[in-house]
Amino acid sequence: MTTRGRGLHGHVLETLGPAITAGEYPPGSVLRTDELAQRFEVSRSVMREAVRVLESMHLVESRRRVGVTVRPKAEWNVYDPEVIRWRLAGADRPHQLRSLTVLRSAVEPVAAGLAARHATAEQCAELTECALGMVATSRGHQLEAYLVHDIAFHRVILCASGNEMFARLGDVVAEVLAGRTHHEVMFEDPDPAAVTLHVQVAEAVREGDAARAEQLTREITVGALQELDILAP
Amino acid sequence: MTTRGRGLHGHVLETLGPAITAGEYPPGSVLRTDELAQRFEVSRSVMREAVRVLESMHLVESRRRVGVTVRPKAEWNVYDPEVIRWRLAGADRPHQLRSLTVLRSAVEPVAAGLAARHATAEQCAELTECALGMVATSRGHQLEAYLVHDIAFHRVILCASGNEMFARLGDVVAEVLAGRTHHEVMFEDPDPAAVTLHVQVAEAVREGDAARAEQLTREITVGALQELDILAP
DNA sequence: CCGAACAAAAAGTCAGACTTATACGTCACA
DNA sequence: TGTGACGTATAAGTCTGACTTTTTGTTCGG
Repeated sequence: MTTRGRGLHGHVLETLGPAITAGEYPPGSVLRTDELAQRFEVSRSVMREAVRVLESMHLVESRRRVGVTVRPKAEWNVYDPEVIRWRLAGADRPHQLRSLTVLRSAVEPVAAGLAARHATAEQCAELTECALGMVATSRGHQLEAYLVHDIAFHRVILCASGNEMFARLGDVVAEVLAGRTHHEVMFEDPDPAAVTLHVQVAEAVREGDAARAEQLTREITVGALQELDILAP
Repeated sequence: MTTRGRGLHGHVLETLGPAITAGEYPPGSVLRTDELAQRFEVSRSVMREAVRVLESMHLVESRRRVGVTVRPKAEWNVYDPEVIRWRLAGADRPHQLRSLTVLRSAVEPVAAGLAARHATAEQCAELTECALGMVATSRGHQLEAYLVHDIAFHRVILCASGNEMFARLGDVVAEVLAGRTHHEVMFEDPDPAAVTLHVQVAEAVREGDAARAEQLTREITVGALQELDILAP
């Protein structure tokens, strides 16, 4: 089904984007607009719009007389949510998941520290609610319900940090957490220690204890990293 | 002059993008493709390509029967290099610079720690070279030359971390450092303590001392944050 | 062996006609 | 007066075909 309602060019993107990010067309590969238009059975105008979008993501480069060439992975806009989604849906999902988890481990502790300074009363309340929700669903194979609260918790932290760059990572973190629950191991209930840490982070933020919030969040992310190391040491 | 060689739609973007990110069109504003095409004296096809790109950056949303509506700031793809460039060139440059510096303070220490583990011999050599270059140009109003080495240094650290998400922040850090030198205060020579820290980070990475590399880099970024706090407490 | 002119290829641009979805106003009916 | 169905105007979406421009690679003359 994917994302529909974005017109024909959206449909083309949903096919071409994942194909490119999956490495189906190695860097340097040359595509031709007319040929692609034929393949996808769309007009050249529609195809051109799709190529423009891929170009803005730095996935390809369009040059006269040569065609649309695929750029090397190192130049891709890897922070583009679409690109992240495509890569997570593709073959190097594990690799992408690791990269994002490392990013989390860098960003979230600092975000938590800032949240302790800037969080509004409402945000503190939300945070506590999320933490309690996590506790309530942490046992008895309620993984989906737990995940919802977990995602909400981290989203609130990132938003409450007051930094727009951090706030926009909410979707990324959500993807990582969802990915861990759905596709990686996670047969059993969440680690009780992790649940406790979340509760304590909520406390620290509420009390405005930045250093403690940061340290506790660091422990959470260390745990997330360790999970990955167990999977692929 | 800007970025030329990207065709007409690129020219449109260079005008519309900065206008939108500068808040010239408040969220919810409605633009019409035909009207814009007339204003920029381009065909509708070209205008549509530009709109598609803005749409992929989540700056606008195009809906039938309504037009092209500007999305709220909170939904923008603030990690898109173009968006960052536009915002840095605009009115809320100070705000953007703060956000990015905070991001740096979260990412760079972790990146340095990883670099200490993963850096190749060649990367270590580059790092040392950069640090020496910084020392050599740290006195006598050679700000531009110093900046070049400073940027190169941080770029190597981010790349050597081995994390693609970190590596892609090289351009962002370059912008921040360049912005600080060019538009903010920086009449006098760089802080000698900061220069020393860079040399020590290079050492720590070379020796594979992750904890020390991380800690020293943290001190560098704390310094960068303090600079901003002095400017706007 | 090298440089300049030339030809071909592919993207880029434009104009116009047509299609489609949908917000909004209208009107009948409860 | 409120509510729902219906019709219409609007702006985006799509397609097509012709034309322009840039660039690569080849060929020819020095």
